[in-house]
Amino acid sequence: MCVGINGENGEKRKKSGRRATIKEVAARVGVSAATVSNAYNRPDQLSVELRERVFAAAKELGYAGPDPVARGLRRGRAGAVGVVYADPLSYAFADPAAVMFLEGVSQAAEEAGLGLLLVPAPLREGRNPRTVAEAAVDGFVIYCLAEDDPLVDLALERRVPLVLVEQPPREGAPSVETDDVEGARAAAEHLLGLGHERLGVVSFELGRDASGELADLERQREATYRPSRLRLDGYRAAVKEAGLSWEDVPVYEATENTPEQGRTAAEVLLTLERRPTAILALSDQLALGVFEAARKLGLSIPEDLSVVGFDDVPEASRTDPPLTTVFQPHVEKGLVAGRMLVAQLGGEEPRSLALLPTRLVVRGSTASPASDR
Amino acid sequence: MCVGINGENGEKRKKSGRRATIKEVAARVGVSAATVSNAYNRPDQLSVELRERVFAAAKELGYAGPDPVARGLRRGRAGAVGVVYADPLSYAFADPAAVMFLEGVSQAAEEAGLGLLLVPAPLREGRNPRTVAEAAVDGFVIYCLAEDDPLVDLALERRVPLVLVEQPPREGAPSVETDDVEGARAAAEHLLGLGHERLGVVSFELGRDASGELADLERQREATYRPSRLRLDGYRAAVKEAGLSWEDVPVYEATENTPEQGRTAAEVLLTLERRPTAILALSDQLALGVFEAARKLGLSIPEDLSVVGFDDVPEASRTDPPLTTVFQPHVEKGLVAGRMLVAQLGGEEPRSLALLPTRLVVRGSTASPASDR
DNA sequence: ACGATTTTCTGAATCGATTAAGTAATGATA
DNA sequence: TATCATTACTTAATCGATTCAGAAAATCGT
Repeated sequence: MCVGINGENGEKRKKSGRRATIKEVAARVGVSAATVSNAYNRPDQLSVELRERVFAAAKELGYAGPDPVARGLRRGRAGAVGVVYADPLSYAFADPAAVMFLEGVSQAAEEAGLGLLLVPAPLREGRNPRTVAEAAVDGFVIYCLAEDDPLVDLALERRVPLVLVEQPPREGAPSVETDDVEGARAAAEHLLGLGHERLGVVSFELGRDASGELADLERQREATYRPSRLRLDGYRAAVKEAGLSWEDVPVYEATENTPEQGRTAAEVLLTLERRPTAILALSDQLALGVFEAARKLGLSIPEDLSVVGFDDVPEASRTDPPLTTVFQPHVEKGLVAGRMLVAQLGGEEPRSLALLPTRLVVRGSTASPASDR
Repeated sequence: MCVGINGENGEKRKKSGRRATIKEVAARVGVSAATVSNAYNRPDQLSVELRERVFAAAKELGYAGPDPVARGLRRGRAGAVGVVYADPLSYAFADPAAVMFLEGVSQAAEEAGLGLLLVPAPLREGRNPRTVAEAAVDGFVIYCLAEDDPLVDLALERRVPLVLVEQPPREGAPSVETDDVEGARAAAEHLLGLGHERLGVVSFELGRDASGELADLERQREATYRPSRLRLDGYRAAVKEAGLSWEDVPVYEATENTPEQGRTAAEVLLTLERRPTAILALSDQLALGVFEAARKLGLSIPEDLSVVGFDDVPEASRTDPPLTTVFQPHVEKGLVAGRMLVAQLGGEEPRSLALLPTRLVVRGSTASPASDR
């Protein structure tokens, strides 16, 4: 099964024997270490002939170029940006929206020749709380943490450039936000415009201690996850403008942003005595769960129940019927966040806020309520 | 909009003024640098009282603990593992299967107190080919590269521990593989057992130069993406055992592993004169596209067309009808790969291969062909 | 052919920490 | 009281590179 490599220069190239250093290469060629360094970093500083001898010697010794860590120390840069996200990864990136965001950051990092380090936030007890302090990075993109998460302060304490995503800006740490309020308002207005008067909301976590039950007004107001609060704000504004009472709109707070939780939430909402004719979900992931619940309860979408999501992930256009949802530019958000960080690394004064637009995408999951037709 | 932090110790704590070093802290307290280092790394080496004075001074100076890069150099470890994947991220991680894999690696890294660095493989021209050489990591997990990708050799040249995923083992670089052959065989046998005699296959890339057309036997044999080759091998074995001719089974090679490409592929297969009654997709992502194509062509699943996927991603159980597919333990695969790498970092002799099982999951997207009923 | 450039390479300081080995003080033991 | 451990810290070497200020050699202009 094992396909061996036949040992071109298998001399002393052991399994993973100590790696050669710049000094050894220098000695082999008979030049100074500075020259070897120049061979890699400033080719114009030496003759082509010598440069080639250096590379030849490097190859012989199995030297694969300057050690990134040592170079990082000397240059004063780690060569990577960190993305801090709510651990575990499966929660954080189970949502395609998050993956798209990461794609944007990754692209920005690559543009700048930087690596991308994943830094899980130690949400639970017993996990290493020092990940942020010990990550070898030049700056952080902080993604989707609660506003009161101590990690933000920890990151700030490292005196390293920061970009906050979906959080209010802080001194020296600019933010990238989405126009959640408008997006949510448009979603709710759409439903209200279709004639729905009994709405229900499926929210993901409002705070770090989400419990999986209906959230009262108090709880809604105190939401520390900014997207939750802003989206609820948008819904509420539309409901009030339509002359309806927001107090009558049940808001179920799920414990995670997954279809499973969306389903649980929808099952609760749809068995309320005053059953909603339309459900607003704070994310497409949750909306997918609403579809499942509806199917299970024998409600057809959009005839018996209208559903609006949020995010416009690829799957939203593949559901049956396709999901009406609120688009936001996820990749661009990551790109902007990444570039704002890179700009700071370059010494630029950070602007304080980038606000990205949202847009309602009407598909097949919404229609006028049955009684209207 | 900007919420300022009111300057507790705003003294000389400038925007992101040069960070303090261990020396400055030492000077402030009036001890040696070694003592400060010990305060952080070996608390038993100094009195609690002094340790607290050190931390107090650190706080005053805004010293957030030892610089990870310097520490990494001194300790001879970068403190991170790299995951090399086929760039761009959106391709690599658009598939939930890949995200789950990453989740596993991340978990293994965290167990070992290591960070996780994303290292995009420079597939296209004009991208930095040195990412692998310049990444500050202690080892690599190489995910889903073609067997002939030069990057594997580049990584090997760095003389750091490696784990290959879905690739044949090499000397000193163990592999983690899935039992693709058996999984694929089971999938094909399932269809054949249902009475299907006209099969079609939707494959993702066979080699790095995928073109988006039917792949002849030659092309199939030469496949350098191992999962593609093994899965085709499994299908073929089952077809031959059933006494059918593999040459008659059209294999469409998509250019990427996305639903869009799956749809394109299926449109081609389903308009062939000898139209397949069942389609085997090499991934669930592709299978999703087959669903779309079928819907567009007015074929209903499973009555007019049976579909089997591969991977068993969460969405597979949410499609209508739910997708019959081949399960494989993605998270575990990542976990195993990560742990194998960590074991090597700890000086253990790597075992050469871990083979993970697959399992057919029969859902609603497969049935006997219409003529049989 | 001579000073002025340019090219090519070297010496040595430095980045910010860790750690083995050593010293001084204190306490315990015989 | 002399001896042996401990405790609490310091000294100094080291990790592997980069970079600036020269030095030596080669090239140039006139």
